[in-house]
Amino acid sequence: MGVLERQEKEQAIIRAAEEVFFSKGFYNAKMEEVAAKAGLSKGLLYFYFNSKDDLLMAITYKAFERIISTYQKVLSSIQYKTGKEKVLAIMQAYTEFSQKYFYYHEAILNYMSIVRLSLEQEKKGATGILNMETTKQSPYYQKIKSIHNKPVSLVIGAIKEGVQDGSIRNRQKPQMIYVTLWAIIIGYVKLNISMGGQDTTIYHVNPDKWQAYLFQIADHILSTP
Amino acid sequence: MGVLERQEKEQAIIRAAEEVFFSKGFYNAKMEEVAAKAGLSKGLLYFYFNSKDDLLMAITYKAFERIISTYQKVLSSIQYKTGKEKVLAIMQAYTEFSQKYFYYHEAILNYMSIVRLSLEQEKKGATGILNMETTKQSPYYQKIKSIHNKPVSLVIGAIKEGVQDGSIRNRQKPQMIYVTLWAIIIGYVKLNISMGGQDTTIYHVNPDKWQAYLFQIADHILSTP
Amino acid sequence: MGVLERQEKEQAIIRAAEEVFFSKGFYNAKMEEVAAKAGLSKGLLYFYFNSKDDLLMAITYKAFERIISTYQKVLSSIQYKTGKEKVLAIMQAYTEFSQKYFYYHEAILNYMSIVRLSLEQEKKGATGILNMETTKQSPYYQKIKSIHNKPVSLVIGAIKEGVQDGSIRNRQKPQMIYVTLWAIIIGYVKLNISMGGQDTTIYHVNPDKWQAYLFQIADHILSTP
Amino acid sequence: MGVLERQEKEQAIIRAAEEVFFSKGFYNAKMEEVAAKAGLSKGLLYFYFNSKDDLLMAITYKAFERIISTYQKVLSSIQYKTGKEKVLAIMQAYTEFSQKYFYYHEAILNYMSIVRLSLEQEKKGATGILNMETTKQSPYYQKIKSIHNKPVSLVIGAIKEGVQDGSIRNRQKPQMIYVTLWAIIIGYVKLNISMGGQDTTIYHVNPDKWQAYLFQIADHILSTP
DNA sequence: AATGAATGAGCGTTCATTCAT
DNA sequence: AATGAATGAACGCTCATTCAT
Repeated sequence: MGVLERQEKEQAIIRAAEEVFFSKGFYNAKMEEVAAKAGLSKGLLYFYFNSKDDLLMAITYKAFERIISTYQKVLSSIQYKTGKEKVLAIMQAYTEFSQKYFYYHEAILNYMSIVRLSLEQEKKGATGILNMETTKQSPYYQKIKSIHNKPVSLVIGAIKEGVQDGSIRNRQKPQMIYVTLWAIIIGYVKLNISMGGQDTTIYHVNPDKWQAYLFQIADHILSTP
Repeated sequence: MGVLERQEKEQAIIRAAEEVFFSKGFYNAKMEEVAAKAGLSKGLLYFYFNSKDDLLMAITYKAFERIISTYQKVLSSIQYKTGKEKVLAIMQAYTEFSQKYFYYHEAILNYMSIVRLSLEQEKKGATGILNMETTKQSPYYQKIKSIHNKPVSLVIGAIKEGVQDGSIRNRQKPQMIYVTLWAIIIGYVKLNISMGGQDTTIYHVNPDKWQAYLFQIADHILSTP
Repeated sequence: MGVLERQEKEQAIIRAAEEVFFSKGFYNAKMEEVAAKAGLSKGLLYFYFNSKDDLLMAITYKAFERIISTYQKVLSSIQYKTGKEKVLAIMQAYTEFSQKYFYYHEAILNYMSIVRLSLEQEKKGATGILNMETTKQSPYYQKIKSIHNKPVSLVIGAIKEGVQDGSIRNRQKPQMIYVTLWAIIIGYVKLNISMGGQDTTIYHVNPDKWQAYLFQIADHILSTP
Repeated sequence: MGVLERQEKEQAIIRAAEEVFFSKGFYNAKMEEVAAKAGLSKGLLYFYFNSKDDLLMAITYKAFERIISTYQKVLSSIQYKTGKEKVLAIMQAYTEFSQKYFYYHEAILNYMSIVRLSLEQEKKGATGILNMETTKQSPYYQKIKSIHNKPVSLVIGAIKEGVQDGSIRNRQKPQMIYVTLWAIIIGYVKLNISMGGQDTTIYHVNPDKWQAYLFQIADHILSTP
């Protein structure tokens, strides 16, 4: 069996796991079901992945890869535009991404909780859905570590560019600008999903209009000194 | 046993459950430990609550009660101020609340996911931490339904007041303003927690300054036409 | 449920485990079967015992208790006889004991392997049938530690007595005498069992005559300077 | 592939299995690890051996071969000495052998348990580490049967010789003498191992002195009418 | 009301064995 | 002969829930 075929099977398992984990929740998800959905035996799952946690980390790794590649595509397609436009384009891209692949978004947020938990050794407030011990042993967890700063640094790079080229006149620190914009997106995605996504309009707010409005605010934040 | 004693015991269980559920995560939490922490037997838990899910719903109900009462206190304490000030005060109150009682915040968000899931029968994107079947049978779940719109309507009321009294000059629909401000708060709380709360400053952003900055933005959103 | 009833149930489980563990071998034994044989649910086994290993240690503890009490009974029944007679009586008692309860004998030998393994940290030559980690956590393992020297010291005490009263004229160190006699018994029990116990006479050796002959040798060892 | 190469590979597997089985115990040993240690694929193990049990039987067969050849070498090297000297020399050889290759000793004892179990159909007292069904189907198990009496008959032959030539004056049946001496050796090896082998001196008994003492007893047993 | 012993379905994981190549 | 991916039965253990008292 070639490396390619092997990677394909790995991806098949990951795809099955994505469906199962995020439709039933990680804890309610059963490896048996993942295997069935992937058309493989349960045992084979453990040939490709160390544990259930490892599988979730594999999904998360894929999420990071996707995000990074999306950002890079966006940035290279508007290589000669202003920093502000780049930041807004990335925001736009992430918003679309997280709506299309909501579970990748959740996986990433979950990963952030884990990292934080492992940084502070305290257990207080630990609401993560993973068993830390097993997770830390996951090879995919280790792999993520090497790339998990990339998305942030791409955005912060764009912000700095915007400050340089004058398109961003906000005088807060780039990091401050970053977390502010990110808070808006995260909040939007969470509330939007809680409200039922694009299809329903709870509170009588049209998601598209709302999103447009939020980007208007983001633009204002970036443009105003 | 009097009603009072009974309510006290109920509250003792809920308090114990809060601690356990949110320090270990709902799935890792054990009823045994809740009972021990409450100083009661495991069996008695099931006299007061139908199930583990019911217990979480009881916590969520309490969370809603607290939020509502907090809002009402805030509103009555600044009864004669402008609508904008009321909205900002409520935002401020919620921010403090969610930082102090992070698990109430999480419980409410979790509840929102459940509601959405039960509205749409589709399972896609379901990431809730609860087994839907058991949850729907929870009496507390039913109780929450009767009050879950209250917080929203209090804020929207304040927004409308602000529009009336001229303190809020934003011409978007009150609902739009509401979800926008709420997205910012939710995103802030989530990111802030992911960054390690008040104690650490990942990305070199000071949480207090960041919060102040966000409220500045919120003020601007409300004030600008 | 009283303490007595609880202890009875514990003993019922231990008895069931004895049967299953030693008829199929520890590894082939299934907790399910132990539960069935005890007439209880599988879960209850884990209410009374921490793990499968703990259960084996409980059996071993019982084995030690039995041995010690057997020795004490023997010794008190021949309180005024010579040391040599005491030693021989104990040997006789152990031989009967290990033939009647062969699994107790095996359990004790197994325990000795474990102790040795935990003394030396080296893994070389480790043929024990237990997972060291789990075993060390077993409360019964800890309990055994407090009594595991008792049988040896009772015998060595009797040997010293015999040396004092002149019935034992062997001038080797008491410990040397002890291990020598014990080697004979252990070898006898092992070979006897391997030959099929009392019922068959492989090699055309009658077990009773053989045993008598071995005791004659033991007597000689003790009596001869 | 020639027969030679094939036998070499078989031996490589057996050697690997010896290491793994006896360092981790048969049940904790994994075929995967055996394969890795032998430098072969897991699948190939099953080309050479029917099952894990078969592999253990192969080791046991090798153990018997070694014993027999050791005995024969010893006997031919002292062809013209007395029967007693031959018996003692064999005992000496076995003692050395079992200390050097403890696992061969264990394998042989294990085999004896199996034989006994298969003779009696009763399961009582069965403490073997093997699944009887699979073992009986092992070709190596069948092979052992054809030679398993050889070591015994060699020793008994020497005993008879000693009786003839007058060096052995013990008037017990040769078989009785055989099992007696063997019990001493088996007990010695077992206790010695339980005490931690040659390196430590539990009970303050020096293994070498003890062994010398035991051979003195053996000599006495053989020499005394 | 209260206890805590008892239940049993459920799950992640392991690993000897098989089989397509 | 040889590989190693694939299988699937098996098992120890957990824990929400129930129930006899």
